[in-house]
Amino acid sequence: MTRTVPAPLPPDLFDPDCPVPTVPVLGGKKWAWRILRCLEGGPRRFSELRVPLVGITAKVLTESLRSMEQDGVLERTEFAENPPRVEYALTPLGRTLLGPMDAVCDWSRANLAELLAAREAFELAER
Amino acid sequence: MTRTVPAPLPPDLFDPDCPVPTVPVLGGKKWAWRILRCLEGGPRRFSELRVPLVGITAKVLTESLRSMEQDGVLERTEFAENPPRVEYALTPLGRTLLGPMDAVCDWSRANLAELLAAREAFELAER
DNA sequence: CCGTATCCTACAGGATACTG
DNA sequence: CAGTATCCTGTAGGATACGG
Repeated sequence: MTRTVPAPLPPDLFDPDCPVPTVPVLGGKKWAWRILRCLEGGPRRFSELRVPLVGITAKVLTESLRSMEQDGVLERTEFAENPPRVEYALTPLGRTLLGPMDAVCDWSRANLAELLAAREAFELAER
Repeated sequence: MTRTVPAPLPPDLFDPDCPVPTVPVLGGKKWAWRILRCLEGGPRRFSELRVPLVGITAKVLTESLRSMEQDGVLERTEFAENPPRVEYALTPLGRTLLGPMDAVCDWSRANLAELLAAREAFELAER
């Protein structure tokens, strides 16, 4: 009788048609998660978002917000005032993302030290 | 008395020195999460990984594996055989990543339809 | 205040060929 | 089998200037 080997990995383990890997909100965008976090406590204005998002340019913030709006995780509201006012708020869909996002953030906080230590050890081992 | 407004976002909401955003395993790498998933069931060989990771080149797979090894989430073991054999396996640290990863994947599965619908609605609204 | 319009750069990722 | 070595390209992201 042959020895039991682990099942080989199926070639179709990942659906090539699945658009999830390309969903920007899932990591493709540098700022998306932070923006989500900024909106956690309620709607925020464009200029308000620029404060904690240190270094972001208007162009990139606009692009990020548009992309997330397109994905339905946030909503853009323009008020017909002068000077103009625009508010961004999480949609219910966007709000459901906070849970998984927290899971990842918690992991980072809990394991950052170990990860950095691993990096150092790796560099030492290279010489 | 003034009306209560939401607290302004603090400028230091995100630590500029925090290396988490640059941690490749957290989304910066296109293939990292899939590789993690491939190793979930036990150690795998280089060529074995190439099967489900359709379209990945040897160079990119090597780079991804090295980067993840450096971060301490997987371990590379070289056997002194001929032909050569190399196995990649999750470390305990890497295994702790599976939980948060599942949370995100579950979210994707549960909300993909809604997200795609939002994209379509957005495109329609643009015209 | 809230963007848009250009231009530019860095780097992840890929194509192809070759090697211990 | 498990990679390196080159070369190349696409695009996210940034700098700067201007517009409604």
